[in-house]
Amino acid sequence: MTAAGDGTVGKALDVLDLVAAQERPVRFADLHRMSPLPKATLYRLAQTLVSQGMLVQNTENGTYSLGVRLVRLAHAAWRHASLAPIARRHLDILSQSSKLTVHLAQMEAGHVLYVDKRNLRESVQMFSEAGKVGPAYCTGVGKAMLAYMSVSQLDRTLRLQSFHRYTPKTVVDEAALRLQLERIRSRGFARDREEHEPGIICVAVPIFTANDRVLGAVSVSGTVIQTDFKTLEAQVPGLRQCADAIAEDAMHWDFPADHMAEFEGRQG
Amino acid sequence: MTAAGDGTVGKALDVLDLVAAQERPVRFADLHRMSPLPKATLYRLAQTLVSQGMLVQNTENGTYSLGVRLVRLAHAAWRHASLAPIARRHLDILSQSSKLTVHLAQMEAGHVLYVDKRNLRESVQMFSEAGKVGPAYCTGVGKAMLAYMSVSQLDRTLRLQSFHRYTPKTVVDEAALRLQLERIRSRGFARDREEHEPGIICVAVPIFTANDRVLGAVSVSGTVIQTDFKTLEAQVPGLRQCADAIAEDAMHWDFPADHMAEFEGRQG
DNA sequence: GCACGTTGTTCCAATATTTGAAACGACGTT
DNA sequence: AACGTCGTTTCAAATATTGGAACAACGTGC
Repeated sequence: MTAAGDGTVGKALDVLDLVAAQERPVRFADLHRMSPLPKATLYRLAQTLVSQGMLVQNTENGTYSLGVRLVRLAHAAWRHASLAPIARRHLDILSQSSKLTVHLAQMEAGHVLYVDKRNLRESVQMFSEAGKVGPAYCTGVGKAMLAYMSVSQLDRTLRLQSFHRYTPKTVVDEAALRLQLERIRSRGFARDREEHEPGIICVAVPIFTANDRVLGAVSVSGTVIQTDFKTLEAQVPGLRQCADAIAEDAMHWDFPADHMAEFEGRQG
Repeated sequence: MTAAGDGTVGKALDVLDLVAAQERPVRFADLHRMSPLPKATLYRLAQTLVSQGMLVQNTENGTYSLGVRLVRLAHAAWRHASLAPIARRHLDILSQSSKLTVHLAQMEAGHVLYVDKRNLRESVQMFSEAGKVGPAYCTGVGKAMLAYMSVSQLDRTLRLQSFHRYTPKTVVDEAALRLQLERIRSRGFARDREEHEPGIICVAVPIFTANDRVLGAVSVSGTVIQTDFKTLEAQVPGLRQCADAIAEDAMHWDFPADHMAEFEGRQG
């Protein structure tokens, strides 16, 4: 599941991921049970990470959690490598014109990474929303990105999926998914018919680079009682305009880090 | 400046910090110039980090930026190790009752790390605010935390400061600072008289753990044309109440990671 | 067109570091 | 007192990191 790590740092980062995956602080024994690494190795790695501020260790019970140093790094990462800073303006516009919940997402290690969100009703929830990950195969933004990947990229990404039936409507069959992607391509946008969360539907479009690679995706979503696909799809032109505006800004931006490169580099 | 790193991972994380410190994507040669590491070592480290998704490399010009994997990790870090999730409710209350800008901060490697913010006027700015770092010796939240540290903690933290005169009113003398801290202790709250940003004043109080260690700090701030210290200090009881409420919740919370431990562990 | 400085990348043997089975002391439980 | 669990440390063998130096690939100026 976790990619074979290069060298010591790879293992160290795997440990970080392991801690991150946990919902609560973990004891050493728990880590040991989950990690393939031998006890002593794991122990020294954890110690190093604590000493580096990437993990924090509770002084009384010795449990590990992620360290706040990561928050500082992520602040920079968010500015450097995410579309969020350049997309901000455009998301605001889309949010106000559509009166719907707007999501901005990118692809990260086969998963959908939400980097920004707009919701007119509730006040924005900072990190609690940005940084969240979701499945690629059953979300609007995920499918929008998958649909426009190159064949090799798509294959590699699909290999990373572990299909899980979130709702009765979740598509857990790769062949069926590929069929969906084709329809998305011909249609120009992706739908999520309560495939990830019951009662939540959404419509999403991809964002492209100058050379037609997928950078990310934008979506508008709502609950089935508040809205329907007729309403959502009426927003597709607005979505497209928003995505294009982001793409345009991303071009003239000086930081057009190739967001797929990061993903390509990793060995599945 | 950057702590001597333990082993390979320490060096790798230093590279991350180096990239994070830069405002824009860096070329390899730039990194090489800034890092003490030899060319080949640095090169392999950077490659590893890219392969791990911690850095992204622009495919056309080869420049490095921080990778979005960090954003995902930070999301978890923010939930695990920051006060933000448990403080949210209380910050909202303080923000609405005071009608002022509210900051929540913690100490990280000798610097102030802002983990949340409230501002009634502008909509919240997600990562662009949370994750920001600032100096400890000339901000309200920073001084509030410094004032209530243990002697050894304080010494260690002060050693990490690189005093810089941000404004004409910035105190850049350690002795003077220590005097200020004493006054803060007797007063119970800290002031920032335009010491960090011209025109910005603030009042801050520390947040304590059950055993009287400093967890973080809360502040209310404003511009000198909008507000004055009389107004700000009228909010001190509200601030205190907010801080205590956060501390109370942090106790009953299951994640009371010792946020100073992370800092203590690091060798200056 | 040639020489030059720069940049990113690769080699390779010496070296230092990671490695991991095993042992250890400290608790808490039965 | 015997046992399981937990976190921590030891030590020689194995391996990965190290970094000086050479390398191709540009781009620049002369």
